[in-house]
Amino acid sequence: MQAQTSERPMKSAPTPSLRRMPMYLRCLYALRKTDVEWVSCTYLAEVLQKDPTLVRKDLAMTGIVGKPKVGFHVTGLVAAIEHFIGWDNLEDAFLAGVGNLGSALLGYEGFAQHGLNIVAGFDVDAEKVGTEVHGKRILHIDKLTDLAQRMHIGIGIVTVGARTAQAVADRMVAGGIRAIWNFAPVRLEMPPEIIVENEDLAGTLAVISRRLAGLNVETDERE
Amino acid sequence: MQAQTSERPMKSAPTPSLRRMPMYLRCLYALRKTDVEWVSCTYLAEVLQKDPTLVRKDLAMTGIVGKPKVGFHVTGLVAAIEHFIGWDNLEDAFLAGVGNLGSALLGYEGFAQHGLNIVAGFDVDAEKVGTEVHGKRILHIDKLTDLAQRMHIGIGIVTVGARTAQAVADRMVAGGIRAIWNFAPVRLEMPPEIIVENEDLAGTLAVISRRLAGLNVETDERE
DNA sequence: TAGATTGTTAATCGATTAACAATC
DNA sequence: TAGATTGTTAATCGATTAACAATC
Repeated sequence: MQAQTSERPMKSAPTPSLRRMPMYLRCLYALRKTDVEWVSCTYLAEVLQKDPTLVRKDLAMTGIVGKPKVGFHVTGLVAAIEHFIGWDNLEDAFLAGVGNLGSALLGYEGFAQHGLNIVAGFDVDAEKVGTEVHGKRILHIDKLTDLAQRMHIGIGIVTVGARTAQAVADRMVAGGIRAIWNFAPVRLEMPPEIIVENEDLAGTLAVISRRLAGLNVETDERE
Repeated sequence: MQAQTSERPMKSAPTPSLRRMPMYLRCLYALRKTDVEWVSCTYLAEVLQKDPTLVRKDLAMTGIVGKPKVGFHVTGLVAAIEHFIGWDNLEDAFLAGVGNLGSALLGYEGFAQHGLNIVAGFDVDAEKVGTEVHGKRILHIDKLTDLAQRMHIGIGIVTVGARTAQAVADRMVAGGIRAIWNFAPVRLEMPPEIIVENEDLAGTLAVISRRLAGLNVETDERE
């Protein structure tokens, strides 16, 4: 009872932990620009308003080991986190649906910073096909499946309307794409091995608007 | 021990439940277009791939009461959910930062559909100020605070860069805005009474990329 | 009536927080 | 050494799921 651990831990990490990783990274990038070499969980927790134990567990998940009384080496921690969330070796992506949102994402610098390379955009609109948007070529969507296969694309970003989203996602999967980042307001039916993440703007709006309405109660108290 | 309940329940609802509400609505809107008048939790649960009890609890939260064996009246349920999440009476919004993403959101039809009215966009760029983007006037950001106050704006959408996000959010709060929808990759320091929702693209990317890397393990098994 | 469905109470599960021992 | 900090085990908390009674 001790083998198998040697390389590749790769346990399934809790989603909330994964979502926090980029926050840690942002703090650490800032530290790296200064001459600070060591950082403690306590510090990160304070800056991010989290429980120190939570931070400690998150960091432990990456496999890094800290030094009591000292903390973690900033550079080492950055590398550990980036590796843990796969940002040191990220797959290429296709984006389908070059409307307002799609165009914006094609030009979003944050992606490039995090190593996400959107290789091309796809659309049905003849006006758009053949042009470039933020330096990315726009191709006809009929070419998506075949090209995805040939280029070994791993990630598909869906920014088409709700009606066409399922069909587009199907084409992506047919082309061997293994992860779908869905910005369309529909639930996609996908084979279980496909990773689907929904960017759920309507959900966030619901949270905001409910909370706002809740506040109103007190104001409305009398009358 | 029985008074006070009469009107306005307005208990604090769990965030996950709130996020699911728009999903239910989408199903219900579709049903409403057909001649289906009644719907069961069982049906909604099946379509959305959720546990039926979960759906039942979510719906109960809105205050609606169903009929055993029959279910819920579609129209009534739509109204109950929309009211519950405040979509029948949503506040106006300002958007700051008319870059790629900001412009896209100004033209996003999904918002209008859900009753979110973005009144105007704000930017520092002299080229943009005075123009219209997707039919919304773009004003100089110096006018934001004052106008927000005079127009009783409730929601501020932050689509500026990470560096200016805090300053912009501060101006919004100074103008009486009570909810901030933050698309910038920074943590905003806000007074506790302000509702802050972060649209965390980097977090989602981390989830996707970690999961993708995880899949690779099996492929890499030997070699 | 029988059976599908609602509504509610109890059990489970997972993530966060608290407590504490180990260490440089 | 003393004290800050790591790392781990136990307790808490909240959301989901299971079990079951109530009802038309």
